[in-house]
Amino acid sequence: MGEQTISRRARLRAETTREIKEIALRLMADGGPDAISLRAIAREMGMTAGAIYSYFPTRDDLITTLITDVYTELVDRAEAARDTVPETDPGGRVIAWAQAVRAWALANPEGFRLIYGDPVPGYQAPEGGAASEAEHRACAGLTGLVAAAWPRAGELHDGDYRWADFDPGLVAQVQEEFPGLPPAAVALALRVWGRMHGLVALEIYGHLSPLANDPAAIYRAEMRDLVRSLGLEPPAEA
Amino acid sequence: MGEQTISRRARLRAETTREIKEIALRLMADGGPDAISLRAIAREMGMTAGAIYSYFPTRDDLITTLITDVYTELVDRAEAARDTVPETDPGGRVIAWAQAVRAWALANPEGFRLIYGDPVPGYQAPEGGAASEAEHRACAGLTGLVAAAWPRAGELHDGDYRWADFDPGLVAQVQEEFPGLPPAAVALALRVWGRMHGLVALEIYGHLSPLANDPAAIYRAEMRDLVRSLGLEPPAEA
DNA sequence: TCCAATTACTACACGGCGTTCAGACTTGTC
DNA sequence: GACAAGTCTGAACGCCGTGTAGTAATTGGA
Repeated sequence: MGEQTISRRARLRAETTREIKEIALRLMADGGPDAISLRAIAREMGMTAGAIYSYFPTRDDLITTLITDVYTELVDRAEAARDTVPETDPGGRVIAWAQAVRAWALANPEGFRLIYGDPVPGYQAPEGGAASEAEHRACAGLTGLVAAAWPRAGELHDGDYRWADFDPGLVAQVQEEFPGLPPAAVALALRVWGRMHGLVALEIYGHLSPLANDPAAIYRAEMRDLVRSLGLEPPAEA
Repeated sequence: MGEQTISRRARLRAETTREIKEIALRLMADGGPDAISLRAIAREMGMTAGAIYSYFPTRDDLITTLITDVYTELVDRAEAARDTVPETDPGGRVIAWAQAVRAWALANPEGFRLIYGDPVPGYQAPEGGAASEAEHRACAGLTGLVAAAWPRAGELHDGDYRWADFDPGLVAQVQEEFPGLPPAAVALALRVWGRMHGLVALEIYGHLSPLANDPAAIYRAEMRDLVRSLGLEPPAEA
């Protein structure tokens, strides 16, 4: 055994925890977010529902963990997509981010609902939001996209903002990553966020598709306009 | 009796139906959308849960009815707000519509979730959407706002669209109300819809407020920019 | 090596939910 | 007055999250 004494128990525990989350995500993908029931998960694992309480103190904690995992995956995708475009093409990086978000949402609609909707019957997010770290990463990423368009983007949008208008944690992160950037850039980043979110949310929740049979084209047009409104050049193709 | 024979029964039925919906809305406002349970409604009415099945064939039908009512109210508000601004100020009409939507959403967050989110545990919207009529009215209203900015707005936004790209019912309504308007205007209206929806959705679902303590200012800036992107002048004040 | 503590789990119970069904009671129609 | 339709009760079924008592296994320390 030796230094492996922490092993058997801890390893099994980690493995079981992973399996619970994996099954929960599969159930969610199959039957919607409200198919995540402790009893269903336990059934799939050949356990009783009560056993899950050894791993998560309550169902909401499980959901919160899932949200964190899923949100982190989404942000990873967005960052990765952005980084496939060179920094010499800031407009292309915005488009890449936006398209990655939509593509992920369409591929994982239940995940999108989990993050941005009412995930599950009586779920109450913990204070500070369910996945504040991932959310901060997302906002920082968007602020970075705006920062790459600065100061031209700032000239195109008025508004009077102070650092105190925003979450201190986010402010600290932004000030460290992008020194010299004014608070108005954060406000603009949040607006960009909203603009990317709107059409995707409408589409995922089934409001857009019945009305327009090519939501991708509408989203593409909107994102290209967004890029232009930042004073950037949208990429030539697509 | 006479021609009133249809009365007693029918009147009671209508009254009970109204009461069910009213209590459901109150429960939703108090405890969130998932507080709408047939048992809770029946409890408040001094009835058994099964009795409700005389009025709605299933819980989802009740929810669908609620969505229709609530959505209709929202559209009424938006149209009314728009019409407080003269047609000589098309930019002001856009702003009025946008602010009415956000104000209504903040005053009725559960209603907003009911319309645009996962309303309730296992709710499945009927085909064609839960409140397609209200949704068509909303889109027609937005198309009207865009139409008032035409053809200047069209010059600012490229894109190649055909009538076949959109829902036939909506197309018919638009072609009748705004003859001569090209299909690109509908695409732009849907983009406007998404742009209005995004920030409000983020705010209602608690993603924006933790990060920015003045969401109203951000929304206002975004809507003013939206008006400008339509080639219109945003109103001077506020 | 054996003991005590921790952990993982089962079995059962509680109250909540939507839904169904048989029966009772009321209302309207011939 | 008879018969049908509508309205409601009460009990049941099978879901759900959660708590609790008890059992079996694993672990760390004496």
